[in-house]
Amino acid sequence: MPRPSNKAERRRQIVEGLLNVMSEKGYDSASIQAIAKACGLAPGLIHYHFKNKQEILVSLIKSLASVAQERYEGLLQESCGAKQKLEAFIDAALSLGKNADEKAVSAWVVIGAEAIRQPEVRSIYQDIISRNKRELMARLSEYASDTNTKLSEQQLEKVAMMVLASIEGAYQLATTARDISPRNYAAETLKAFVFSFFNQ
Amino acid sequence: MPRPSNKAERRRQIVEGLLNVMSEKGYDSASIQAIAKACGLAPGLIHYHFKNKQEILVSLIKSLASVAQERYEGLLQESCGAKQKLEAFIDAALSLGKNADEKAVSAWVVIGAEAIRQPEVRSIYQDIISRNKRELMARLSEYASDTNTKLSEQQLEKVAMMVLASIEGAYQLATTARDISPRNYAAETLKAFVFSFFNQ
Amino acid sequence: MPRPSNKAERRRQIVEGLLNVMSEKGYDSASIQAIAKACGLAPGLIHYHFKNKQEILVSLIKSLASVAQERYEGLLQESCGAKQKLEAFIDAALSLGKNADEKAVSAWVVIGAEAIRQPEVRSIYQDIISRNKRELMARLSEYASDTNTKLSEQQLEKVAMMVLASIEGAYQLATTARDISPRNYAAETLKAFVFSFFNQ
Amino acid sequence: MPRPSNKAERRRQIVEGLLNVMSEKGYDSASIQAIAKACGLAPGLIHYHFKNKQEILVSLIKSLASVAQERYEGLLQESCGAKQKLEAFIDAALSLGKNADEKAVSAWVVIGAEAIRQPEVRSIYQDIISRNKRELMARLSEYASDTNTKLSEQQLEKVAMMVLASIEGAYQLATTARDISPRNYAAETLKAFVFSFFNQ
DNA sequence: GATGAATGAGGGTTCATTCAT
DNA sequence: GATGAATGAACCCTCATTCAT
Repeated sequence: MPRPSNKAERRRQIVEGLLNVMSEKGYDSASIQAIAKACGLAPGLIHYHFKNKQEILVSLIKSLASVAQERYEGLLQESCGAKQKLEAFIDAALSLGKNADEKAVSAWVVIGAEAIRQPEVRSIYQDIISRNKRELMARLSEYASDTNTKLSEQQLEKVAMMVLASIEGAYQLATTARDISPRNYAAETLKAFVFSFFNQ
Repeated sequence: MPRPSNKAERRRQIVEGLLNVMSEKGYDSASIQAIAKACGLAPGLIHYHFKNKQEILVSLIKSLASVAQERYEGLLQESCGAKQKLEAFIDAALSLGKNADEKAVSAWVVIGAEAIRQPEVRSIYQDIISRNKRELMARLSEYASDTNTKLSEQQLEKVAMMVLASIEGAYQLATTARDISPRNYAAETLKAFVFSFFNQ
Repeated sequence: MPRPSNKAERRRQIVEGLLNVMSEKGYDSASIQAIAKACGLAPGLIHYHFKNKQEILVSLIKSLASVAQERYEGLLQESCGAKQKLEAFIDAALSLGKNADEKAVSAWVVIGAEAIRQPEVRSIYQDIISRNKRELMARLSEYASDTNTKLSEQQLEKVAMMVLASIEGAYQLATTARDISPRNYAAETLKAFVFSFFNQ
Repeated sequence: MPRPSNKAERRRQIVEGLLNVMSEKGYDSASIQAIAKACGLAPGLIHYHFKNKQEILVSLIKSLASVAQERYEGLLQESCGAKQKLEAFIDAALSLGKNADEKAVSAWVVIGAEAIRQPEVRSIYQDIISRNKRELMARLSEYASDTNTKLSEQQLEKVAMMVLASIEGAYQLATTARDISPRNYAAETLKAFVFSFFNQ
């Protein structure tokens, strides 16, 4: 009788280990040793479950994206009307609070920098941004209809991209300039920007 | 007769070397050897001019901030009125174009991630954000007066922080999601956001 | 009722797995994992049937030697007279053709190199060479009688050793210099060498 | 003033270190640590002078080939007539004696096995065999003329290849079956084979 | 000032072997 | 018998830093 497989659980543990270490020390300093320690496993075991360090990172990226997606879908279900749905998008991205979220935000900033030099990471990162952009454009388009705002596809695209940039930047400042950030400003202020843009 | 000191020039060269390497490979992969090669100096010479690798990074951060500040001051001098001055701030940050700028933007994203784990880097990073925030709040306050908009100090702060976040995020996406970004959207769209916010 | 033992079959499988991997990747790169994969067994099972990796190698060496011996004995039975029997020896060693033989030849070269550093391997390797030498000297002696060639024991030994060397070398070149080797030259040419030596 | 470059000398040292370790332990067991110890250098220094371990091996192969070539050319200059020149080829390859030669022979056997799995090694190995084959065919052709032996190009090729195989095999047996080899049999016996082949 | 050789710690990764099931 | 997870040592290689010249 073989021992019952625990690959999925182990992989989850390891990815969580990377998240914990990386959110504090960055990717390069998140050594396999450090990850192993963080999740209480033997160093050698890491490479039994993952081909290499990058594969853990890729796994983490996908996991973070999927969690974010679920949060958005959750809020979406509770939302009625174009405005609320648009709010759901921004809130899902920026109304964070819990401990785990802080780590995720920090890790996401590190991932963004890592995308500069790791082509595979960049590719996945772009896919996620792309998907978000598509979704956001749909929400904005709906809201434009609702408010009788005439916007070209190109204008919609620019607005969407700017919103995404604002979100990414809010993550950055939440991580590295928390001390000088007002409390919970991000979601509220970004929504104000967007809505005033449509109602001017 | 001693040879004329060229310390300043050498330091500039080395910092530029780090910029070039880091904007493509990140900070950890920017080895002293690689930096030396990039600026055409002998590896050993690097540590003659800088105590250690981090000192080069600190020097680069300050250099980037100072270049940005000068660009802003340049635009400011050509600007009349609160609106133009506010525009100057955003344009200085986002109306980039040249090759050197792309590298600087890329490096800045790396620096933002590096700020997560290096306290000294974080401290300098925060100082720069702080200074920018102060300056931006002044510009926003002026503009609010001009447009007879009543905004509390706290509201001003939130708007300023959101603008800074948008700028940081635009850097991020310019570096890692250039392919899916509209052309030159950032300055224009961010200004539209801000002005509609004040004119709603 | 216990399940019927299949130790012998399992061991054969594993040895064949080593043969397959080793003939392409050498001994050190033939990891237990790779062997297991090659023979479709679980990694852990390897060490149930063999104490350690070296034991598999020893088993393979003996297996290869025994196959070669059988091929020789087969040819020997069909041979009449000293000349034919001498030919049988060379043909058994060099008239190879099938796929399995190529792997065996390749593995044998690897084994020869492995004999340099593993005393136990060297010992077995020498035993095999020794046995072959004895057998070959008998064949040569017989043929010398037949052709009325007077050769001292020492001369016989040298000739035998040279023939063995030629065979080993032919294996080497068949494996690593196949592209520049004439077709099927080895058995024919070596026999020509030997017979002309006796008939000069 | 920089310290005087000693790259060439260091590289020579390291290659010699590999020769020493590899001739006793094989290639895989010749760890960078072991090589460093063998040549009295710090481990890290190895990779300062060589990009990777394979590059040291390639360097060793070329060095061994070049030493062998020089030995042959030396003997060739002292030789008159086709027979002596043919002898020079075999003697250069097989009349070895000194300590350094034993190591070289042992290392050569290891290299032959390594050629199985490392394409670059195989390529260089084949080049060397190729060159030797060409040279040997020239010598054999000359000798055939001298002795009025009619041999087709194809026959010449087969003889040459067989001689090369015999040499490679003699190396193998000299390394792993020295105990059961007659003293200094190789050069003498191989020459006897070749000359009797031409004089039958 | 300048050079590039030298050092040694630490990185990711592989692997024979063990062991709980 | 059989499984595959687990272990830890050892591998190759990179690198910031130092130092003799």
